[in-house]
Amino acid sequence: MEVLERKQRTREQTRTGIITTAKDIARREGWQAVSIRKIADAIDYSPPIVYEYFDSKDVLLDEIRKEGFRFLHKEYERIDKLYRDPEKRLYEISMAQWDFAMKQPEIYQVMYNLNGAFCTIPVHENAEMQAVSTLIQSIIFSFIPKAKESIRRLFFEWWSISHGMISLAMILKDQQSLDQSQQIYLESMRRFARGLK
Amino acid sequence: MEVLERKQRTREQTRTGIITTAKDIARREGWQAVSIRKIADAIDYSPPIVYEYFDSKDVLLDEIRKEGFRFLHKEYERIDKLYRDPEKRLYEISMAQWDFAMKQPEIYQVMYNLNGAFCTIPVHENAEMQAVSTLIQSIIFSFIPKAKESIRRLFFEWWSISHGMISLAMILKDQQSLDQSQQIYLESMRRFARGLK
DNA sequence: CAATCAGTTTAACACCGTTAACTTAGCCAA
DNA sequence: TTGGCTAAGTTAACGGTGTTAAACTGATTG
Repeated sequence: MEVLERKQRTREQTRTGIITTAKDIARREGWQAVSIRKIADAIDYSPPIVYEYFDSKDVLLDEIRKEGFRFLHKEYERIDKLYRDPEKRLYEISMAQWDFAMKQPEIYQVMYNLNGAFCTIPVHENAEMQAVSTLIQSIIFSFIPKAKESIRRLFFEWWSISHGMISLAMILKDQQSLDQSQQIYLESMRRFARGLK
Repeated sequence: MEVLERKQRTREQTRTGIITTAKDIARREGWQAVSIRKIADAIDYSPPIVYEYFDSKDVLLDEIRKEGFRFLHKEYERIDKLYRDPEKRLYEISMAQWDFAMKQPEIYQVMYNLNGAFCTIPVHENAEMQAVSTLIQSIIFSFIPKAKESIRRLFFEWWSISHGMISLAMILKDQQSLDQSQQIYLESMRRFARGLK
């Protein structure tokens, strides 16, 4: 029986099932097509069950957003440990950011409310995002020890170039191939990192 | 003939009323709150009337998007005529871009599908956007005459920095004041323009 | 056996985009 | 004057949405 099989699943499995299904639908059909009913359908439950795991659709989206920032944080910490040279660190982090956005665009979209994804919870209140932000700022600081204000400024510049190029690369992908965009991206990030010292 | 002209005029007025109302709601409550029913209510018509002017909500959003690019195009042409120095031209255009995004955020949002705005019509198919793109590329060319490919590349860089900083400034406005962001923006754009020669 | 309780579903509310079918008002010819 | 035609506009419906209260179901407990 479907019902019996379903009951075997733990609560945690159902929770991750909801998240995975939401991302699957978003990947295939876009975030505007993600609905509580579709998710419930896919995990063989009725819609109200989703609310046993997430207070609202907004909270569910925020959870996926957090997942994204947690993933990036782990990646960046890995890179931070792997390399000594701050220039290399920043370049590798830039690369990881691009790869993440291209391999999991649906997560990147919900992180920045792009393309139909819409989460009303302000991203700057997100602790996971703050952690990423702090980590990268500390790398920039290890590069050129300056006042906190200057570091924040440089981080904002780095983030803007990265996010701007990733966003536009996605928007213009039918006009300018992702390979071309990536090439420009990597060179720009290298130039930025080199320009710091 | 007179009757026909008047009819045309009132029809045009209703049309702009629909567009203005859509922008008003988006400005006050965000794009996710913009619905055909609310627009119809505001202009004292029933919902189907909106479809006499726009085939779908998508087309209505695309029209507002076009309006945005048309506005920018006019602004940029004005600047192009006003200044001789390409460096000054590019800097002034960057400033105009920032002002536009801050003064009419709801239009900027629909142009880039940000924050709940979602128009499925690909922006790169938009002729108005192409015109803006071409104009800025020609300014960069007048600056440093290089191969078409290089110009496209530099334009992509300029656009990315501009769009990235504007997007992030909006997202982080509660954390980093818009004045601070603007300062960084203007300096970055000046540096970019100066770096071209 | 009766009562309770967790787990789950049904049904409802107030919305949404969109469209078919209906009504109404104005005009013109008979 | 009256009948019919046309255009403008409305009503009502379809299938969808997020969300919640109420009902149901089945197992466990007193």
